[in-house]
Amino acid sequence: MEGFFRSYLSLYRPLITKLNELMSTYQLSYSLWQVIFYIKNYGPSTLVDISNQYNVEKPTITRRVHRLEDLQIVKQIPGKDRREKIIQLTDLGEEIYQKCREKITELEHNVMEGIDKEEQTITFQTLPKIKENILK
Amino acid sequence: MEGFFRSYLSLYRPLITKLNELMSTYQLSYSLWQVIFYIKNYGPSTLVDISNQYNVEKPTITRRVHRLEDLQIVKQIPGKDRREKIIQLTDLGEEIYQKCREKITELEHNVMEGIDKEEQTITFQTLPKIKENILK
DNA sequence: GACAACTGTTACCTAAGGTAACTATAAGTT
DNA sequence: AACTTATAGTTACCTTAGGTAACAGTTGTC
Repeated sequence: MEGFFRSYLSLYRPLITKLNELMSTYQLSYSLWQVIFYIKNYGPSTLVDISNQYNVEKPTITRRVHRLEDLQIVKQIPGKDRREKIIQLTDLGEEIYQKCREKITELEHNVMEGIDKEEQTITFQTLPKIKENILK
Repeated sequence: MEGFFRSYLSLYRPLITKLNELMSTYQLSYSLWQVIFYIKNYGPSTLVDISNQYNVEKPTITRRVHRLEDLQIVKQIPGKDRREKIIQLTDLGEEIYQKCREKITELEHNVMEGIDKEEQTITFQTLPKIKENILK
């Protein structure tokens, strides 16, 4: 499938720009959103959990979490293991999650305008398969 | 299509990392490849042509072109309009284009392993439609 | 000829992430 | 118990990639 990477990558910048604009209301970016999303959907987590999920190094997540603490969106509580810090959403974090979730879902809906439901589903399912092929 | 952005974006880092590794042999990255690809496929071009194509600002392309000049992959010739500089591939640039093209095409083939031809095509065609929806 | 528009550059800034080295704690080994 | 290895998180420093504003030089228009 020659040209596939071009097709894939030319969407990236417009999309990430749009998402970052969308979340700038809350001083968030998509990279910060990933952390919020993770602890909302997988429960309070450690920094290592999160860095494994997104294939990024620990210092990257340390930084993201610190920014989210400054914004009072997450807080850290000690785990049983005294090395660990469990990261969880604050009440404000929960609120912001809901608001961003709505905005993102709305955009997810809008960008699919005029595209066959079947094609949407296939694209949605095919991308993770490609990811698996790259990572293995 | 809730969750689509997650599906899309989680492929990005593995892919771009792989591509950059692939091209590191020639001290290239995907962002530099985009310039090479453009002038190979659209002919010798100005900086403005290229920046329009990829939705990035002019200084970004100035930088990319300067790096490519250092690598002796492109050269600039004056256009009729004395403001313009026409950027074109050198002989070395042509060679490197061919080699990278082969490597990229091979990877494009490999990442599709086990994925239905029909699904590949639909994904390939759907992504640009989404891009159009975002940009309009 | 004056003013606007366009091409490309420079200087400065931000976002995002990586690597290496480190501290503190926990787990495994002898 | 003592020693060694592994793990969680942090810090300092570096790289990549891109944006904005301001500018010089050139061209087009009124």
